[in-house]
Amino acid sequence: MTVMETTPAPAPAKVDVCAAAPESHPRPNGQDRYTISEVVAFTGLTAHTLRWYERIGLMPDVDRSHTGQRRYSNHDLDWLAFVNKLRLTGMPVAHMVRYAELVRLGEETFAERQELLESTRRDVLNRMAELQDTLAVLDHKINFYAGTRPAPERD
Amino acid sequence: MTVMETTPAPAPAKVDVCAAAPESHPRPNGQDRYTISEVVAFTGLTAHTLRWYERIGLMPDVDRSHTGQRRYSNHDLDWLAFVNKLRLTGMPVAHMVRYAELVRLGEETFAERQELLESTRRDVLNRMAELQDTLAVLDHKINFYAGTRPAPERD
DNA sequence: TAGAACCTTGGAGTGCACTCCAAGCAAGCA
DNA sequence: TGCTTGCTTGGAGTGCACTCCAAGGTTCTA
Repeated sequence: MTVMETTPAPAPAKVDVCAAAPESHPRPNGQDRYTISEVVAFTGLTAHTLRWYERIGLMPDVDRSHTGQRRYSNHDLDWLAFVNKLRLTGMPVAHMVRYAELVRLGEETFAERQELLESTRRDVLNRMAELQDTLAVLDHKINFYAGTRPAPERD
Repeated sequence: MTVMETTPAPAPAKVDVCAAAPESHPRPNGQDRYTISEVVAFTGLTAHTLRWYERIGLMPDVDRSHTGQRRYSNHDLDWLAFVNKLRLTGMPVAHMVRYAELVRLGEETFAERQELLESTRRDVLNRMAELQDTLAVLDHKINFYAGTRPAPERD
């Protein structure tokens, strides 16, 4: 809970969020002021969901045009791609919001972020093991069904 | 929809459901008349969920005591174990109900059952690929966080 | 034979993750 | 300048998969 003094090291802001793999962006940095409908097209999320993410604190600090419309950056796109990955693991949104909060709080939260991701990692491995298990059962049954019939389209 | 004449072949009922792997049952066949709370203990599902499965057609034909209380068989336990595996894949309950319906309809539905399971199999493989992808991202970030700190409990 | 613990039902409620709505302002084009 | 399309908000609604409730009957142990 106690916030330490900011470290004097001149680390660039990007380091804090932990740069993602070098994904290509629709537009180069500097021209990256995407409207919400562009982000919809790039991410597959709906505009509703994007606004909702912002409301619950999962998508912080989206820039605005002078009239108040959202303008997303490449950095925002990277964040959304990461969130999407977490979402696919079945991670509850509340945990993602917690992670987003930790990112906002700065470098003091590196340890907790690491723990959170490691816990997620364990969940992912468990899910993969479950799926592998299920795959075996499915294959068993599929083979059974395939074997009981005269192989419709063979040859 | 049309129901064919019952096949004269004296196939045991078990064949139709496609026997699962030889899982050990709490009690041998013949003494397998489990109460709902026993099934809760074995499966980890709640009694609410078991009754709900029955109501929606996912858990058909559970035997009853002479006073109307449910008595589950080893066969029912096998079915629940399979349903649980499907559930873990994220398969919608409506699809599982469809599969249960096909089982009820008999051997004429083998082909459709196979298709349904093959489609599920593809979903499982896709999910596993997504998870593998996510795992790479998680590892990348975890390594980043681990590298920025003085390795707390090393040595 | 009493009392506790368990089981029954239909229907209503819950939590999650969106999803939609109405009313109004903004942006781009003929 | 008008018209169409897009964007804004808070709040209400949706769909899924459970989850719980009340009121009453059943089973088991002492």
